[in-house]
Amino acid sequence: MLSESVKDCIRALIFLALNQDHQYISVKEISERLNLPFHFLAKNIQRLVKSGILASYRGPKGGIVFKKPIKDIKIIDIIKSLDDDKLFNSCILGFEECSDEKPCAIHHRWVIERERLYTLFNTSLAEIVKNIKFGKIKNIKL
Amino acid sequence: MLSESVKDCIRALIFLALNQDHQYISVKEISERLNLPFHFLAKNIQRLVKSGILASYRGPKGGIVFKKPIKDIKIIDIIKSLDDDKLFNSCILGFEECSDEKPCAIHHRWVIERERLYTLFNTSLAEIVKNIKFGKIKNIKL
DNA sequence: ACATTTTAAGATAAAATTATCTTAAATTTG
DNA sequence: CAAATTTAAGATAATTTTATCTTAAAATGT
Repeated sequence: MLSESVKDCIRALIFLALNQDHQYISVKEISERLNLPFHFLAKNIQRLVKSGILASYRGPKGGIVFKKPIKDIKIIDIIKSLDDDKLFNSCILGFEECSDEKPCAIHHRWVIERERLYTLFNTSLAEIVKNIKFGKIKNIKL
Repeated sequence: MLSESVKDCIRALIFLALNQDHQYISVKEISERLNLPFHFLAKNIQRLVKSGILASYRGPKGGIVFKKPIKDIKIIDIIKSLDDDKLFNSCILGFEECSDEKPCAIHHRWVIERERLYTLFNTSLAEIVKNIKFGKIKNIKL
């Protein structure tokens, strides 16, 4: 459902959101702390810089930082930047046009689910951080 | 979410379920009626034969037929035969082990959705056919 | 200026998915 | 038996996704 690129970056940005006290955090550090392949992550992070979610600075002490407050950055934004959000507004059987008026055999049930999925991924990083920091759950995997 | 193979085959088997009056239906006919690529469909149908969902017979008047009553054939069976059902029982962020005890950052919300998706795809062909034939909706795309 | 660190960019490659084609085998019909 | 039809099987190819590597550019600190 989510590509490797998206999964890596969601993990990376949650980590970044949890460590915003430092000024910049290098991709190298993130890749090491989260055990993600450096070159692959770096390439995907670049795309998030281009799409306006992150800013980056080179050189020693350089790294990446959020370009907007994390309450305005949602998981779906990462998905849109790296994959696309077709899944959340198109037919599960692949019909180009599939609607309430001219549905496929499972359209009506699928519409409910795809909207729920969109809602799930419409969560902001701020909400996730809040759940982790102030939620009852411990032992969060990052 | 679903591969092209699975999408084609779901459509093919719904069509087959709606046309069970004929003895056998050829893959050729299905591919033409549903506008699906013949060679690709034929290959995927073969895999459903091997997995025990369909039986096939060669020669003129040959074709395919269900090997069990359609109330016992579920969409998830097609998915399992051609792709796999990992999506419905694994972590959305790709962690090998992710559980209630040691969850990822969105585990608790994802578990609800993946179970709903499983339920959706746990629908039998018989139920789908019933909805199409006796449901209020017309204009079903096949 | 120089060495070091870090992102940027693009080339390259490996793997998985999707798609097509060809030949063989089985069955039916005449 | 011969011709036509249809699935079976496997080779091949195209495309997309995933992953790695190399070189360049920018910034820092000495």
